[in-house]
Amino acid sequence: MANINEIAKIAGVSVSTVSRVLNHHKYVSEDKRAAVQKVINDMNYTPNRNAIDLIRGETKTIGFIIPYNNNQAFDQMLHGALNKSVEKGYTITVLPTKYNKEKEIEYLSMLKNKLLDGIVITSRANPWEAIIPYSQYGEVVSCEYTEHPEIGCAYIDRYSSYLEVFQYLKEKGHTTVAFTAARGMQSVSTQQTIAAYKEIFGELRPELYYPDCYNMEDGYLAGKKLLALPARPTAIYANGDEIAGGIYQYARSLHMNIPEDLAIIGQENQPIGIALDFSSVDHQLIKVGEQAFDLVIQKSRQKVNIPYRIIHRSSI
Amino acid sequence: MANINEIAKIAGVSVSTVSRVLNHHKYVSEDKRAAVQKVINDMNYTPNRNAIDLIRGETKTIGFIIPYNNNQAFDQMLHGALNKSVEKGYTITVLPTKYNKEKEIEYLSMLKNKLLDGIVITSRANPWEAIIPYSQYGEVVSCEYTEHPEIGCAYIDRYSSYLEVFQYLKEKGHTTVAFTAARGMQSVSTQQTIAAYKEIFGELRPELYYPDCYNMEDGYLAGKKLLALPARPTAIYANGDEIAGGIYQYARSLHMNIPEDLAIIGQENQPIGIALDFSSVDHQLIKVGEQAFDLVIQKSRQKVNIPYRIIHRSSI
DNA sequence: CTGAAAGCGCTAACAC
DNA sequence: GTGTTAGCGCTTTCAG
Repeated sequence: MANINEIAKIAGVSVSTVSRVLNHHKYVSEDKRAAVQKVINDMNYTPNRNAIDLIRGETKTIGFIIPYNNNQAFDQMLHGALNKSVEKGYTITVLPTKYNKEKEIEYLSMLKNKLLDGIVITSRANPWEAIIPYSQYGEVVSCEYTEHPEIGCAYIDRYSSYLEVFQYLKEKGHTTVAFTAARGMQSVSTQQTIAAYKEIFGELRPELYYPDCYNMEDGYLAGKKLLALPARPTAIYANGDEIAGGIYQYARSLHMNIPEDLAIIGQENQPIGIALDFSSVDHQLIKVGEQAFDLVIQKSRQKVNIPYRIIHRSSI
Repeated sequence: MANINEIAKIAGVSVSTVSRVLNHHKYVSEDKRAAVQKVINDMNYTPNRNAIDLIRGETKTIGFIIPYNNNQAFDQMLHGALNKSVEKGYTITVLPTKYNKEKEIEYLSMLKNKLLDGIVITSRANPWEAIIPYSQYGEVVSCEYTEHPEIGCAYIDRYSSYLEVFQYLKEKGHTTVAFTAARGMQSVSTQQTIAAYKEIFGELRPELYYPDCYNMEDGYLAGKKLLALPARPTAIYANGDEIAGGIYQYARSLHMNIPEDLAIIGQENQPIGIALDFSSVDHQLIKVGEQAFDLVIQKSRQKVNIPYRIIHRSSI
């Protein structure tokens, strides 16, 4: 394809003039502007963005780090960011890590490579210490709260959220409640859940905590394991409505009734939860994604809390 | 951040030598290679990918055009592509159009801009005539079948799929069957559905076709409309399990039983369909996304059919 | 208002 | 083996 030199030559002007009309500068005479524009149209010319990005040192593209690309929770955050991105004229690159530390660092390096202006981390594999150095090359914002001043956050107060749910369950008369989680103990969010649990119920019997739940099938397995326990739980708090759906499926295979035989509460107010009439805590993940995106492009390092809300339905 | 000149100067070599070690060329003496590498490490240097892309004329990034970013079907295709992309060392940029023609063209221009090596179009707003010119700037593959030789396809044979479902419904004794669709008549897929319907049932009463369905809520509305019809349908084929879920919800609010009072069949074998025990036709959208991605990076313009399968459950 | 020229950071002949 | 140099395609002083 043609380049700016060619356009300049054909239009009989200098490249600077072409550049000026390209960038809508003023101080270009009307006739030259028209002439250049005509050649641009005739030649069907489009400037090479790589060259522009190289000079400007910015790309108007933001990286979006997610662990898994088949999980409703991360999808929702992505949707939020995507909404904002087209609105603000940015482009989003999806970066799936599968919680692989090297991969994650590789993605962060794209800031250094000048491929990305900023990155939002929905969930991370590396310790903050490994991540923070990259914040000098571009804005990095997290969907998890952190004290580190270098990192902007659009976060959920998971501790309060879990506390409220466990309290609610307790008030409903449940004493043996189990819960599922995504990652295990290495995850801050799991630790917060456990802390909240202990705050309400005093102690946590290890069997009542079921990790590595990402989808419906995992939920089914969780149900199988949890409901076979000697002193089985009378309520389960699932880390997602699809997971709750899996638990429900297993419970139904045992002809259990919800909530009489087993209370279930899910998360994120998904269609499956609506259909099955699950109570759910909506962490407003779309808003989290939107806010995180806004923070990156504003180069803001604020800590923004996104409120959650508990939706009461018939499953408790 | 430092650039290649600086590294060269400090290491006491020329930029070409630095470039050679960067690109793992042979014919670099071991001592110089070591010296350069040391400076690179010391300076924490990373080459600027923009400059490299500018020279090479390729970016190893693929654009993924989707109409909506909150629809399970498109999400699944995206997931397939994302899987392949990390495997093949590519990066994916998500491009949501909301079926806006200008936006879509803007995205296609990214090929011309040299921002993208290729694009996969899951669903399009523009006619092929408007899209094809862009295929000279990069590979464009579609998830919808087209004869145009410039466009590779990873497609579903929707006509056969619909034919089979309608035939099945007919055999089950249904004579009044309705169906929902995403876009209206402008969509090829809707036209195929209608053709298949007429093939099996002879004629289509216009009220039996409900367009603009994308999510559960739309399904609920569809149920409301369809079940209020004078000669109401005894079976509904929904264009997605979440939509089927919405229909189910409305039917249940009327105390209807499935399948006695109303047969429902969905699409894509989603969790919600599994939980509600819906029959569903699985178009294997993840595979569609994977295959489409493979075609782009192989610069192949093949037409690849992805087989579907009908999953029989209790809702029919 | 316009053009010449100096880069942005890197690669790749082409010499030596 | 290694360095010199000419770009890749564009923006942006700096003169005029």
